[in-house]
Amino acid sequence: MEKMALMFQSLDDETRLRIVALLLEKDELCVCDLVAVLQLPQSTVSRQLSLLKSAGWLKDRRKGIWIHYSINRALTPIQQFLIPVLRNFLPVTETAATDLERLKSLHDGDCCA
Amino acid sequence: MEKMALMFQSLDDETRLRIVALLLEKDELCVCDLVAVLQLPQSTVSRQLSLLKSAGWLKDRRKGIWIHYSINRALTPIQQFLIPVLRNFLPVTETAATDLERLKSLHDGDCCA
DNA sequence: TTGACATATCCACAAAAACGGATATGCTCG
DNA sequence: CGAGCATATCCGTTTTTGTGGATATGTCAA
Repeated sequence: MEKMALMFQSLDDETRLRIVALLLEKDELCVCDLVAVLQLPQSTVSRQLSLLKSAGWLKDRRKGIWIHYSINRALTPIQQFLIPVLRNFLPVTETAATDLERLKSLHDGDCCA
Repeated sequence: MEKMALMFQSLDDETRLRIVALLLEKDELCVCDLVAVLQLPQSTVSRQLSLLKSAGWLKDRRKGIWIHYSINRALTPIQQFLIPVLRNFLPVTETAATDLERLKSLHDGDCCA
């Protein structure tokens, strides 16, 4: 039950949901792209990323200078149940639309290959 | 998106999850029963109940001296998606089992009819 | 109306989480 | 090695959330 509470807690933050929403669409993003899209300080983004990672939602992959984050493919059963919820309700929001817009206009003039 | 964050937030607390777990099994419970089962101060239980109610998860019904809480039948779409998750994963926990046990042994010698 | 009871709300305090600038780490290239 | 860049971590501060005793509200029964 505590586990369950922690699971929900990992999703109760606007910034974290914005990150998850982006990664459900874009599949893999480096931190610098996320900082650009979210328009938040790098330390803030980085902290939420590592929180999502340690909650099991994300994994990272170093590629030279950059670290790419993506949705972890080995989710727990609870998380697998939650993914459809996120897929259904996150992209609808205005924030998600704006973020995706920014991501698109970013990706000619990309920071990392 | 903010809405979504608030939805998850309403479920990120152990006490609240215990309440929801009980109401998924028992259908309707008065505050005094919940206090007895959860073994927490009345003010604590009452506060979390009103939080869950204002999040739309619960509704209450006065019956004389007592107020009975139950799962709201008019849940939002997001909540309807989440209910199966809760049904699947809450009852499995040890806490839930113990709570249900306590509820059972309570219900001969019940406080409210 | 008064008293007894169930529940809600208040309030002062404690615990937890987020924030973001500063700094550390780690990689790459020259 | 050393410079420069991307990212992570640290840390002091602020914000948010929870807590539970005390008190207020509301209902019933006498």
